[in-house]
Amino acid sequence: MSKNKPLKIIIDDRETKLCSLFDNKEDKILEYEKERLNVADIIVSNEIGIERKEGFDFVNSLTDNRLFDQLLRLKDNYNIAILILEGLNQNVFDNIGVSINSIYGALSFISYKLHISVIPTINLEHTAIVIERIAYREQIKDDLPLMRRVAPKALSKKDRRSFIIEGLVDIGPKKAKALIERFKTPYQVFKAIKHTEIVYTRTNNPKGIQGPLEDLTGFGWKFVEKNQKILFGKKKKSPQKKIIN
Amino acid sequence: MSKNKPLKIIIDDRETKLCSLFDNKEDKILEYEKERLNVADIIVSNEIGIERKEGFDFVNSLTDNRLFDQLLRLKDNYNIAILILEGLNQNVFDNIGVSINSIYGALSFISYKLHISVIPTINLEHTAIVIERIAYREQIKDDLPLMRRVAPKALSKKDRRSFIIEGLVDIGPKKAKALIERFKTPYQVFKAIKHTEIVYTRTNNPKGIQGPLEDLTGFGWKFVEKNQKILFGKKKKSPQKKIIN
DNA sequence: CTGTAATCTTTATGA
DNA sequence: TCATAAAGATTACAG
Repeated sequence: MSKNKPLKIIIDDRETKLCSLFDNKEDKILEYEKERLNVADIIVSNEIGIERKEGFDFVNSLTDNRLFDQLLRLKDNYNIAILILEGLNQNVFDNIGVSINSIYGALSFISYKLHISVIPTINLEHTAIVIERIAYREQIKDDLPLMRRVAPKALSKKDRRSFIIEGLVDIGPKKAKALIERFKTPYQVFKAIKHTEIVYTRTNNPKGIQGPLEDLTGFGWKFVEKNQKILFGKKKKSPQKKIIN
Repeated sequence: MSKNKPLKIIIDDRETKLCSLFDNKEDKILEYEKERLNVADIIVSNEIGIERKEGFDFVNSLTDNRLFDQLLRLKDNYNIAILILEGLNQNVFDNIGVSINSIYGALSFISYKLHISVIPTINLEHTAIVIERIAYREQIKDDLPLMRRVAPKALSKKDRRSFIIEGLVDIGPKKAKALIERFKTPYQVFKAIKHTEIVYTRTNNPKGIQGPLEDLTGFGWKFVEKNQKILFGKKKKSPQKKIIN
């Protein structure tokens, strides 16, 4: 069907099993180049980056945050990000410290929310076939050249702003979003925290807050105290400072 | 865990095995409605249509054009089309009249060209879990905008300050540390960035920086420009502002 | 990612 | 008004 022009791909040099499999293949319809890759395991074109994960490794990489780090970077660097999930069988689910819900939750999220193309295979040989089919489609059928590509930065400005704010203590995505929506920029957020004061009862017990943050819900005196200490190095409190009745 | 509001989905009435599985489940966190569906097997929302295919059926439907017909119609009718591929194991590849290449070629095509989200499972129970997870995310957890970074276990105050600073663009641990050492608190760092100005050549090209950051190494006009935009929402530059020769 | 524990804010209640 | 308790929401952490 095809020309005898060989398909060319780049494989990360740590993928030794995959490399030796290609070495031992009879048909030399695919040539690979070993290289230390930072963001993908296999590169098929400048548009397509492939991550290969064995089932067991997929599950384990959920625990540390390796999995999403890798996949998000893959997505940032290639228009088409593909995850080849190899050997997802019963063994993968046995004797592991991760719930089935977590595994399939992650898999669903990756596939239909992150828009990373998941392709399951049952073993390494089949993985090689998938890679070959993709290379064939891209390089012969669609005639795209193989080139390295430079990393475009990926986080949107709004996301990055929330990202900075999440460095604060006792803050997660929810509160971070609320703060940016209200104050627009991180600097304004910090200024708002700076200018918020803790109000005390007559007996010097913390009661609430007063200032820019007071009309937002979810931010109390504990939050203000902790973060003022981190952000500005503020001392505990000036005794008998603000008294309300 | 979550709300006790039950998740609601619609299942095609011909999916008898799936229905009875849900009937027999202990937890009633998911309610389904039987209905004769034309284009999908399971509907989770107006946006999401799911097609469920057992491995053997998947392979067989390659020969006639049933599979692609179904999937294309699924894609036409739902913004998000999901294919749950159930039980793709070795048995599927034995004694069938379709080459492995064809199977994986089709699977790759569906996944990364057709942009249909493929989610593999190993059996019907796991398929049910996937459906449940998707319904859960769509109907309850729908409002999570961005992924969050995880802060290391226990952070000293100084480390936490560096961690906040690392949210800036073009900055890593080393520069973050340098900034904190010099300016002590994140707020002082942000103020320093705010008060640093970019100096331009006669021809209005950025040349360097002037202000609190100028005597630190590793911080140039690119850094200042990018982060002023992120932190304060500053505009590009006022033309003909500062000229040096 | 999920599920559970810990923490914080806010509302309710009684002194 | 203040203090405490209960309820609701969010974050932290482990798996």
